Parts: sequence; C-alpha cells; structure tokens
Amino acid sequence: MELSKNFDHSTAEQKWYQHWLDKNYFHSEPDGREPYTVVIPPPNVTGVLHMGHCLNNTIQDILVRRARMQGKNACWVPGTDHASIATEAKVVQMLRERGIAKSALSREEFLQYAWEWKEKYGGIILQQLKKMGCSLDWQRTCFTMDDEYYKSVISVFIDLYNKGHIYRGKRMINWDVKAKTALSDEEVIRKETRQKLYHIRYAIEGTDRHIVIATVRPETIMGDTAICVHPTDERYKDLHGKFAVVPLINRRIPIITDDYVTMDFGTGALKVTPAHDMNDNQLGQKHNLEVVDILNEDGTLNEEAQILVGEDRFEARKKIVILLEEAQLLEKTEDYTSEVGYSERTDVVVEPRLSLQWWVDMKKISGPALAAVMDDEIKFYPAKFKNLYRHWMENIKDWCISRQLWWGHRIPAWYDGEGRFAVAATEEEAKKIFNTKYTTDNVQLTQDEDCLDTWFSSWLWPFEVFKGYSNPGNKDISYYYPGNTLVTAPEIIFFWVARMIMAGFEYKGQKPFNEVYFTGIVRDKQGRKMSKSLGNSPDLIEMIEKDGADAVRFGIMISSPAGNDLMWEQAGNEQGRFFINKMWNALRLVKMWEGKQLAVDSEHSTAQNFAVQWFESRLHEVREELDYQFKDFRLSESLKTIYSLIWDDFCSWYLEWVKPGFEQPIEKAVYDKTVDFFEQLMQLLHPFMPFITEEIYHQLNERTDDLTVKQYSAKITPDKNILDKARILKEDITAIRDIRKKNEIKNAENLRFMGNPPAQFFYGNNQPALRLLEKQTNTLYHEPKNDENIVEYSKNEIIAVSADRTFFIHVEKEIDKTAQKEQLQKDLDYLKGFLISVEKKLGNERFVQNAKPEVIESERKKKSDAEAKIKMIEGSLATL
RNA sequence: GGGAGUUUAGCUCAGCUGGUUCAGAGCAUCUGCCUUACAAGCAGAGGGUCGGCGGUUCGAACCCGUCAACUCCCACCA
Repeated sequence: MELSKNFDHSTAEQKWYQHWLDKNYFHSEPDGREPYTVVIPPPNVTGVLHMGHCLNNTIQDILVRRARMQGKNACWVPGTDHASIATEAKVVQMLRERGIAKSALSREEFLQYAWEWKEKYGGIILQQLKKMGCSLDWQRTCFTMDDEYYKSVISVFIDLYNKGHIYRGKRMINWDVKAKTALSDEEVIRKETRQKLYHIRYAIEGTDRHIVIATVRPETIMGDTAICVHPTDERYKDLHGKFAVVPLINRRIPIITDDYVTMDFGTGALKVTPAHDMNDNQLGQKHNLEVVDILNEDGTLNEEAQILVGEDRFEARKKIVILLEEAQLLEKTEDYTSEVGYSERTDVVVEPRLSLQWWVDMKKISGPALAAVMDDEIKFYPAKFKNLYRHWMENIKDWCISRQLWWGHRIPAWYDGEGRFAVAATEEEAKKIFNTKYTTDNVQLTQDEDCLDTWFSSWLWPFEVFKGYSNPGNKDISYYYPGNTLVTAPEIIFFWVARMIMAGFEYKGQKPFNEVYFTGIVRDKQGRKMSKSLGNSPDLIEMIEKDGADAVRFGIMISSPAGNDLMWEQAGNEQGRFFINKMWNALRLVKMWEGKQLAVDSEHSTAQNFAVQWFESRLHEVREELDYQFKDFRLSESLKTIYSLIWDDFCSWYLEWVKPGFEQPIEKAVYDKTVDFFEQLMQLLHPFMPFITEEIYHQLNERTDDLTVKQYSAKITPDKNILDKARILKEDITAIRDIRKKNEIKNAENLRFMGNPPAQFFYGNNQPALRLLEKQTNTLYHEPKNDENIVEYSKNEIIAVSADRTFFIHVEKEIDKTAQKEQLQKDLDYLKGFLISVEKKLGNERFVQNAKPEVIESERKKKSDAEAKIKMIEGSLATL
C-alpha cells in the first residue's frame, strides 16, 4: 500500500483514540500487577481547556502511558469539580439573560436550572481531553456532586463536627459583595491598588480643637466607634479619654490608646471601625467598643449609616468626600498605593465583614500532614515547595467553609427558631438530637441555607473517587490507594494539596499519594500568566485541529523545564510538526525496502552490522538515561533526548549507514533490525506523542497488538567499545566533510582516502567502518599510508587531523596549502596551551595530593592524548 | 516587612556529589547544497569575562559572603 506523503493527524487521532477506547485499554481493574494510580485534578465543570490544563494533563498522560508500557496496572481517574461559586455565577448569568432573577426562584427551582445547565455544558473539558489523547479511565469518571460523593462530604462534615473540629462562629470574614458570599482567605487575591488617603478632621467634644485621621475609606466613618492613638504619642497626650465627634453624623466616640497604632503613619491617629476592618475589629474587642455595621450584603449603605443610605460603597466614597469638603473637614488628600483584596472569582473588592459562618479548626488535623511532607513520606518535586508548605501549615488558620450559595453541598445543620441547632444528615436525625439534647418535642426545624466551600469536597478526591469513604471495604480503594503521583499547579498547594493530605490522614489513616509534581505556570512571551481575562491564551482545540495533538503536546513539553514556569511559544508546535514529518519520511524510506530484501546472512562481516550493533547500544544507553530523567520528572529533557535519538542517531546516522544504494536491496537481517529499532523508538516516544507513534507502529508491520499497551523489552548493556568506535568514526566523517567544504570540492567528486596504520579497526581493507565512512563522504579507500610515505605528500593531498589520527585525502585538483597551514597552526596553539595547563596542574604537588585518583588519571590521559596530537600536527605541518 | 526562586549564546533552557577536550542543546542568524525518505530537508559556521564584586580552594558556572535586577509566596500598617 502506498504511503501518503504526509501524516494526516486528524484521521489518525480519531481512528486511534476510538480504537483504544474500543479495546478498553484505559480501563483498569485491580489485579496482580503493581498499580500506578493518578487522579486528575478535577477541572471545574464549567471549564474549557486552556494551556495550563494542556501542560498538566499532558504530563499526567506521559507518566500514565509510560507506567502502562512498563507493565504496571495504570489507572488515571477523570472527573470534574462542581465549582460552586464559578458555576453558580454562570447559571445566574444564564438566567439573567433569560430574564429570570435568582431571587425570584426557590432553592429547588434554581438547582433544577443548575443541574440542567451542568448536564448541557458541564464536562466539555473532558471531551477536550480526549482530543489531546489523554488515556483516562472513562468508566471511572467522577463528579464531586455525585450522589455517593455528596453523602460522603456531608458525613465528613458531621464527623468533624462531632469530633469538635468544626464550629460555628461570628468572625470577620472576607465578603464578596457581588456573589454575596463569604470567601476563605485563600480566595482573596491581594493586588497593589492606587488609592487616595484622605485626612479628615474630627472635632473634639467640648473644645474648638480637632483631631485629624487618615483613611482610604471615608465612606466607613459612619461606622467609627473610636479614635485610637499611640499611648506615648506626645501630640495627643492631652486628648486621652476625651471624646471626638464623627463628622456629618455627629456621633460621639471615645479617644482611646493602643500601641498597635504606628505613630509615623498618616497622622498617628486611627479611626476605628470594628464592623469593617479586620484589625479594627480586634481593637474593638480589646477595648469593648460598640460595633456599627453600616453596609448591606450587596455593598450598599444601610440605615445605620444615617446618610447616603442605599448608595453603593464606592459611590458613597465619592459623595462623602464632597460632603466633607463642603463642611471644610477634609484637610488634604494624598495619593497612596497599597494592597487591596479582590475576590478570586468575581474580581470585586472584598469587604471585611462580621458574620456567622462555619469553620474548620485546622490545627486539630494538620499535624500528620505536615510531618509526612517534611519527612519525605510524600515527596514534593521540586523540593522547594516543602518550605512553602511548612510555613503555611505551621501558621495555619481556621478554614471558613460556608458559602452563601445554593449550588453545592448543603450544610447539614438544622435550626429551631431560638438559635439552637443540631448537625445531622437528615431532619429526622436532627430532631432526635434536639429531643435528647434539649428535651424538646416535635420542634420545627429549618436547614442551613448555605453550602460548603468547593474545596471541602475536593479534598476527599484521592480516595472518594474510589468510594474510599462511602464504602471503605471495597477492593478498589485498597488496591489503588494511596495514589502514586499527583500532578498539579503550585497555585493550589494550599487550596487543595495540603487539604487532601490532611483528609487522607484523617479518613484513610495514610497519605493520599506518594509524590507531588508541581508543574510550572504557562506564560506568554512577555512573561504574563496565560489567562482567560487577559485573552492571551490561544484556543487549544483550534490548535489541535491545525497542528495535531502530538505537535501541541510536543510544543508544550519541549519548553517546559522541570519546576520552572514556561514561556510558551507557537514555535514549539511547529518544531513538533517538523519532527512528525521527519519520522514520517523515515517510515517512507524504510517502507521502500520492504519486500525487497536480500536474504543473505553475511551480517557478521558487513558494515551494516557495525551500524546495527552501534544503534542497539545507543538505544539502550538512552533508555538508561530516560529512567533517571523520569525519576526526577525531567520530562522536557527526556523528550529532547528521544528527539535527538530519533533525529540525529537514527535518521542522520543509522539510516544513512544501512541505506542500500539506489534501487539496491537491503539485507534481510539488517532490514528486520531496522524495523525493530524503529518500533522501539516509537515505543519510547509513545507517551509523549501517542498518535503518530501508534500509526507508524502499525505501518511498519502487520500487527495483532497495539503500541499503547506494548511493554518495553528487556534492557541490554550498551557496548562501550562500539559506542567509542562510532564516536571516532563520526568525528572522522565530520573532518572529511569539513575538508570538502573548506576546499570547495563538489559533493559528486570522490576523494581518495588514505589511512594510518594505528587505526586498524577502521582502515584495514574491506573493514566495515570504512564503508560507513565512504557512504557519507564519497571517499574511496585507497591504501594505508604510513609515516614513511608522508614525504611523498603531494600537491593533491590534504592533511586532516581528526580525533586520534591524521588523514590524507587525495583530490583531483591542486590544493592551496596556506589555509590549511593556518588551521593546523591554530589547532596546534590551542593544544599547546591546553597541554601547559594540564602540565601545570599535574606539576602542582597539592593537586596530586588532594585530587581523587580517577581525576589524576584522567588528567594524565589528557596530557598524553594532547602530546600525541601535537606530535601529529607538528608532523603534518613539517610536511607542508 | 518576612521568605523563596531566578540571573549561562539573540531567545528558551541543560550543566548531577567543584576537576578546561564543559562553557553545552534546541530554536533563531549566516554560508553552501533541490544528493534518488524528508528544502517541514542536508552539510557547516559565527556567537557567551556563566548578573557585578569579594572570598574559600591546588582548581569555581558550580561552595560562601555581598550587591544588583526580575519573579513568586506570605504578612493587619489605616
């Protein structure tokens, strides 16, 4: 069958992915083999594939496919996260577009829409992962709001509550005024923001004096309940214990002292607003201040503010500045830049707010999780993240887990009308608790309206995808847990990784995975993080359709240094495409030989056999190298290594060496070996580029099996001797090519080559390597030429100095010797300089005393090699 | 304010326990070649005081100190 000129990626991708699915290769069941378990970081159910996913999942697929080919029972579990805030926002927006307000719906109605939305649009990303070739076990697809998963989340909540690790408390939280929900600290992004610092006058009661405070939030002055100065601040000493008056609303507030205040910031006087600032709140508690909350949950001013009621906080800020100016109470305004918290999801400025929420007491469950990472029971790659992890774990704060949303796991708390509550999975159980605890009878209970933070479900992911909590005795969990490798972005080390480790120890009594590989962040050429909001992330699906999944995978992996961010460029795809084309053409070449082989078994004496032996050794040398690289997740290097093995060693050298002359047949043994090598190369590359490799594997031969599940052959020990010989031979070839180039000798012209006796292996008559040399240099072997013959050196001969010998090349035309002399002189100078430095070193007693024996030995060898070569060059120069 | 990381060729990065045939690779650039698998190719070439300074050492891209630039994380200075 005629091979097409180019590899058609779209046909191949569809064909092979479907074939793999049909054969059920990606599905895993527990068996006698060693498991290799990876759980996908569940993308948001609303998500679409972006560059981060591409990197992350390509890496996972590489690890999983390689493990599978190593004979392990590989299981890569797919799934999605319900992503409560993000999804609810999308659904609300969708409803708004249809003219429906969330507030007009009951909880049940809203959830119905949400589920409809999820069924329709959710999980697009999983389909996209298929396009990338990801070998996920689709039968195990999991969702954080699946029935059983949901129940597990609820009972984990109840369990933690019963253990006293969850409590309900009124505390300052981060409030998202757009989503109208609490946020955890981790969901607040701090950004440098340019603001104004307003200096405002507060009158001192009973005097005509005033005190000036500085604030960036003048709209909150109506919530002030004190002014605070440093106790030792001389400027305000006489004001201690006096009262000030809040401008515009004339509320009387005390002037208190606390060393929390920094004297040299602003005016050294601080307005205290316990309801709207974290620190002020602490100060308020300490000094027993009144709390005046002037904001509604949507960020507008409420009745407590007395003025500007109903105005948005930022509108109010503008207006109040005008009012203060009119009242001549605004002393001055300065430009000021400081960090302001923004909601990760809605990007609005977060409002510190006092509110009743549910919390996890993290200190109670963090201990084993901290130790496991510090002791390398769970290994982090790169290890630098250990520090970050430790710092966070040692200073861990309680986790606010309630969100004022409907889409998610509803908090299993039940309230009577009198502020009492019970935590239970159902209303019946809650009633029972009420009965025994409060000896009530038939109370009317209502369930908490809020739901749980998304991460409160995803922290169970590593075991709950195997029903490890809901059905702890099942055979999956004991076989697959703990997982092997978690591959994720460093951004979610606290959100997710740390919490999974805690949940693993709390609920399975052991770590959730053996190692965590943190990928880099994908950045654009300017170093900016790729994100939807910046619009600098290319459309992956479009790219896959254009360049092919293999090229895209190649592109992202080739530029992805282990543990560092990567600057992504389209050029990587191109390089991948070129690579595919290269392999495709190698295939075409090999296919040309098929069925035309010469069935002669003269392999032991042929040049081809040298090439075969060499490549075999080279292949196994690389396989050893790859093992090391994979151990440290140096996947980018691995890909480069394989790339070079295929392109340089296989295509540029091996195939050229075994290639028969025009229209000539190839020996059968060599042909078979060539096909075998090609197959092994495809196997090494397969985890990185699954489609092209599978296609070539099937093109090479009729198959009953598939590359995807083909196991690596046993390793052999590389033959150092033959690797050395090949290296020297290649250097010689390069030297001859160089001569051709420098002397402007046409490629078509044959050179007559005369060897030197010491190089018996290569240059005895009819030796295999000689033919290989001829093949790539058009050099005709003439005869050995020993030292005595040098005097006969003629005007048609060129001297070349290679690795360890001198060549003589005879050409048709006369050669100008000047350039050659210069070159030789240059080499000689370099070598002499080199020799001096080596001699100096060896002459240094302290070096000989201190250096390791093998280092000294290698220095001695360098010395003798250099001396020999100098002699060679000097000899050559003398004859010129 | 605290901590971490980065700094090697025009660009993106290798360089494992310090040993000058280690100053590397891939892109990019330049020069030859349409050679019968591949011009998406082949064969070559140029290009770097390894961020600066100081130290340890027989020997430093690699270890130590210091300075500089960039990046990230954490932290309540209004």
